[in-house]
Amino acid sequence: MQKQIEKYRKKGMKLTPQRLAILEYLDGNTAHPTAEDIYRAVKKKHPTLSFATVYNTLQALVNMGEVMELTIDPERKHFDPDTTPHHHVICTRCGRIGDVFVDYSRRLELPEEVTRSFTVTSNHIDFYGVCKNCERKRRTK
Amino acid sequence: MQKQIEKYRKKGMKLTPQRLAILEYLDGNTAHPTAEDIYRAVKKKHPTLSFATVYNTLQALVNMGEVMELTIDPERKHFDPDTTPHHHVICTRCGRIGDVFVDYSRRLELPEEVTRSFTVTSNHIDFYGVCKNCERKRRTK
DNA sequence: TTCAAAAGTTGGAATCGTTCTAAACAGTCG
DNA sequence: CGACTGTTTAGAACGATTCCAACTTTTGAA
Repeated sequence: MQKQIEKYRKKGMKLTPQRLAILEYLDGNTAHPTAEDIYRAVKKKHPTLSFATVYNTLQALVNMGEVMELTIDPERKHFDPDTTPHHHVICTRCGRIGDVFVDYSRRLELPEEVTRSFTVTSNHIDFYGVCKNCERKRRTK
Repeated sequence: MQKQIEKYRKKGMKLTPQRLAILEYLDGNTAHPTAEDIYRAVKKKHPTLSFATVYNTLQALVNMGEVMELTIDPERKHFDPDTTPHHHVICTRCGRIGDVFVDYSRRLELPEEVTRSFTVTSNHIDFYGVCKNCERKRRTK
């Protein structure tokens, strides 16, 4: 966390208390929060926090490659501070998002008709299913 | 196309001229249009067409499993009348979306830490790259 | 330490895609 | 040919995100 702070300062990013709180909230966070999740959490310590600040900061972090924007949920964006390439599992019942740290690239050869019209450089997989929590609920219902 | 019409009528869906025009526009369409694309195209023949009709019809089609909603573009939804399971390639420069008709499921084993918390039933892959059109433009620029 | 430039913060307004609403309208079945 | 019921429409409403203009803060240099 401390070295992260240095990193941001070096990149010429001003470190305001709000930003530090957002960074802290995101650090190691595997919940794939939305802007609103972040806003609500950080607002507890900084009651005057505005959405604009959350979005500004997220945008800066995304531009720096420190946070990824996930286009997984049709309703809103989610953010992931883990920028190592990985995939996601989504519970179709509750929306919970989990991580899948496997590199499948080698196994994803593309047919010639695709490589003919696209030069592909990366991939992202969404796995869909039901999480154990929801499965349990369903059984007892 | 004619049998599609029968199919919809059987499912108790009223076939209005607007709907027929939307169905016709979607039939065999591989461009992954947005609601606005559809609206603009169909409005030419039905100048009074409203967005609500486009969204209503799309919703009905999605519910019937005749159209898929794609959560690929963070800005807006795209729709795909091809409901056979397949994946997509997205040009990161122009946004063009292509299809990938390969079933990779067998090759996508999940680690135990994932299967422990999710029962996964399907997957969808986004491939990212640059389409030949954009590549060409870039070279000549 | 002090200061000014540059960047960040704020609340509210604005925007954009999408959904809702209420009234007018039109397929469908008998 | 009706009537029942679902559909269309224009416009209002909505929710997520972005923009704005005024104010505040961080930072690097003196």
